[in-house]
Amino acid sequence: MSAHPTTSSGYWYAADGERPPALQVLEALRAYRTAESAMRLRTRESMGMGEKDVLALRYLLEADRAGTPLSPRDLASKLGISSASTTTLLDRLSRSGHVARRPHPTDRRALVIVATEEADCEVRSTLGAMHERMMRAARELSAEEAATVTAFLHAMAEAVEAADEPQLEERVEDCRQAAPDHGAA
Amino acid sequence: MSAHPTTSSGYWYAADGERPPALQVLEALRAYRTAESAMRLRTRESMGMGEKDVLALRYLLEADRAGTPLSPRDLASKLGISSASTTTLLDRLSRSGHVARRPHPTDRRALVIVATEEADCEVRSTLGAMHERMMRAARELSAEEAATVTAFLHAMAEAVEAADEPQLEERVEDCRQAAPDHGAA
DNA sequence: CAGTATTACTAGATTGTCTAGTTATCAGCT
DNA sequence: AGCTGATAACTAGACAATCTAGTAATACTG
Repeated sequence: MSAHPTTSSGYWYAADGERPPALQVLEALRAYRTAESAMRLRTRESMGMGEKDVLALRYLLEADRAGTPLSPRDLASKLGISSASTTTLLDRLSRSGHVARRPHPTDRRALVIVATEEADCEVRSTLGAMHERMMRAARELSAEEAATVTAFLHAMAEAVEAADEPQLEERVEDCRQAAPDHGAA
Repeated sequence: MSAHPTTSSGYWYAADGERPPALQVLEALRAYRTAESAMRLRTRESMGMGEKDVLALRYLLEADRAGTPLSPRDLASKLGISSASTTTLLDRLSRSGHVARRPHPTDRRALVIVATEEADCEVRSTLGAMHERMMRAARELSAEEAATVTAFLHAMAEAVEAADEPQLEERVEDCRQAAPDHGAA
């Protein structure tokens, strides 16, 4: 950062005490992220489940609606957990009555997981009002504003996705040389 | 949803095959969220830590920079974990050389947690390039566009934060009455 | 029809979290 | 000053969710 005094930090945008708009945007993005993860925690607690369980339920309901039901295998890969964990996750959700295991119509090894009506109600009633509020806010944007916001969010997703970085060790080494004093070690 | 045919879903915005802008915006928001959580996972794995550990490090570095160091207590409340978990978290981070426990200047019961130079380097080198990309994208917005995006993100955060809902049981009950057939049970 | 791949599950170990209780220190009251 | 209750960090023991490795049943392929 300190090597780029003309670009990102180190000066004031002073007259009216405001920070540069780009910073405000990123700050707002972070605020949203924080609010969102707090909401996730509330949801998690309100339904008495772990985070993966809630996420799994979301995927299942989505797939149900789209008419393309999921197998345990699909779920495992979407959630990024192992097949073993998926089994126990399904045990949990099944015991709590949120999902049911159905035989796959053609493959007798496989299963199809469906969310129960109760789970659908629970999720809808927990998240529905929030979705409504978000939709209302989104609809208040003009077409041009919506395009701006959409483009920005896509740019952010792209910025976050790029992953062609050197190995950790090298990067840390570079940094150590660049900043030889910090007073912490 | 199906009870509001004029507002949210159920018609086409047809001529050029596009969905309504509000939907596109929310979809972009979800895409960003997905990309971000994938990034978090990569970070987590690249540094060989749990999610809470990475988050704790972020808070610590932020606090360090702001000149307001954190106590284990502060950290526990920011992370939403217990004091006991905080102790073991600090044991982990301390053993791996990312943080150090320092005596509090005035309160001899308390500690001050500082991130080591190495942790600073590691986080900076892992997330620095990404921040740069995000900043670059944000700076490409005009002042008005930035204002639009900022306002939208604040509205979203607000939409997600509102939490004055009835108890879970009642909501589920309402829903069950409203949608008596779904074929899952 | 035989051999390999795939699906879901089981067993045992590891990890991160929690609650409850301990010790040292601080701040207020008499 | 000398108690007394509150607070900070830590310790012990238990629990929940995950992982790896391996098993049984079923599907595909030559």
